Amino acid sequence: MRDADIPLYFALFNEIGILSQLSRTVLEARLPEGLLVSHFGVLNHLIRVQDGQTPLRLARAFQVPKTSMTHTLAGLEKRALIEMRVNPEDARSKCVWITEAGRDVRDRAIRDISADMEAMVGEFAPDRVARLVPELAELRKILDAARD
Amino acid sequence: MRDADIPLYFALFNEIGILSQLSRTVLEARLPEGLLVSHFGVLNHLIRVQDGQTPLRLARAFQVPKTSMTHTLAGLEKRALIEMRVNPEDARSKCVWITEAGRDVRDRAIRDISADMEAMVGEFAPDRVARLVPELAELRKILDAARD
DNA sequence: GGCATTTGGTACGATATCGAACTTTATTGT
DNA sequence: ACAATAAAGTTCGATATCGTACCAAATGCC
Repeated sequence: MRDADIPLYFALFNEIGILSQLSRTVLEARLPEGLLVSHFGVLNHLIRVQDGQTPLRLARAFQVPKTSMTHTLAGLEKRALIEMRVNPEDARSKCVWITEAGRDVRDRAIRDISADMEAMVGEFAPDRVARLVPELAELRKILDAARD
Repeated sequence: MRDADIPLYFALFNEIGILSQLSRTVLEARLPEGLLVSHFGVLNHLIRVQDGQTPLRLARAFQVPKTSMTHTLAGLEKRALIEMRVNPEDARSKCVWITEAGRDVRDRAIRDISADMEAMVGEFAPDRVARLVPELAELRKILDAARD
């Protein structure tokens, strides 16, 4: 293994950080007032993956500390976009359910953002994205496993 | 263009966000007390790219609002890791210079983090990273151009 | 040259993020 | 069964992030 390769890994995480920052800005410009990517991400996840998950599972999915997830969920609940019920299988725990209003907000956000995504297609083709996503997903798994 | 492709773009930015979050956590665990990725990123950039840049150029490089950069630079200056001087070419502006202490902190951080990077090499080979980075860089440029 | 506009940077306030400590309920070990 | 430990979530305090409004210097325009 060559030391010369290491800077490449730094460059990788540097690009990821910048892209995250940039996409956050772009996406939030399309989200309704006060809704952040963290909120949208959770709503989307609840529909794409599974309704009724626990806060901890959500925190792990997004790799954020559980206290950050508590805060994000509180924001969503205050806007009545989710409901939190006690977990019938574990009294310490909660289950997060998306509401009708939550679905509506999410669907509308998807539509609004899709316009920009479609504009991107001409410049960065779907097949490139299709090749990129699994690579990033695998990288994520490796990093996650190495985390502790 | 097919609508079926759009979810792929959402997945892409979702992965990027999660990876950013995850790498932030991993990196900050190796940085000295109180030093964040935002700080390290600037120090590293000043050495890798160029010393003496203006705050605005740095903000653009990292795609953060200029007020965020002001705050990050203030933190670095308070720790004497950078120096800010007036820009001789423009009295409104400043130039950011890294100090000896700044170089030391950056070099040590690089060394400390490199150990983890090397551990990654076995699981995610350098040639894959080498293919990934230019793709991400191009994506960044496209997104940046579309930003306004 | 002088006024309008733009540009670089900061001050301030609102909110997001997150680590440490805490509460409550589950689980484990004996 | 019960004490010890672990796990889920929240509270709290510190600080990062960022949008708005602002100041000062530069640039454009006539």
